[in-house]
Amino acid sequence: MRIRRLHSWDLDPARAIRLQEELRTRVRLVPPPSRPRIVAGADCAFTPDGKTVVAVVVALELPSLREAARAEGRAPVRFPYVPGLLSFREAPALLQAFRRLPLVPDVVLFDGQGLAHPRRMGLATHLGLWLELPTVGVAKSRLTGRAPDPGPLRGSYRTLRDAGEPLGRVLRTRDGVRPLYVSPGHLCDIPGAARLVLRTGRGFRLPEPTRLADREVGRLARRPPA
DNA sequence: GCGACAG
DNA sequence: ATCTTGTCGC
Repeated sequence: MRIRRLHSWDLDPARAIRLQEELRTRVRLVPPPSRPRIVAGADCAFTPDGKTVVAVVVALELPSLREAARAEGRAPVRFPYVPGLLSFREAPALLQAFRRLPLVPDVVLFDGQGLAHPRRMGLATHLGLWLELPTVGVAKSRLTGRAPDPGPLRGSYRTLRDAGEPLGRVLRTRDGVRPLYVSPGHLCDIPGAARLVLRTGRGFRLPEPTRLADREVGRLARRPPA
């Protein structure tokens, strides 16, 4: 798919924070498509030497959840891991994978936060602006905000908030398993984000698009380039 | 100054 | 993210 360049990724942490504060004004929290045809999932991993970021995007068809396409991207690591600035470390590789993807998804799920971020600009939100597509943040642990524990069954959830402001949901995607931190990225809202995650799940903790991307990127990172 | 801290 | 064996549970 074609992607419009929004800005440079060659920044230092201080400038990255200023950019996030500037970009947050462009985010739109609106209901995502109710009947998406193609839902993609993206994730990253690092090569054993820690010098390269490998990204994989897997696009699935709904409601069958059958694979429609997948693509890989690589980029040198040129930004440190700083909580709150994850997109500056992983986006270059992710964007290359999307440029190589032979179709345009209706929605994209990312491994990380969306709105549930200190400046409301998590990885899913930032990439949503670049892709100009509805995106959802699906994180395995908390970055910002608090919420009571959700019930023990799949589907139960509690609103994640920061000083009263709703940021997303702590959602149980499998009975008795640690919940996921789901928040809207761009062109999405809180109920829509949670609904998309539940609709693309198959009984595993992670929704299928993200789970398949995660599994594939893990193997690729430990094997020569394609 | 002391914790907290996506991947 | 990544380093790492066995082990508890269904």
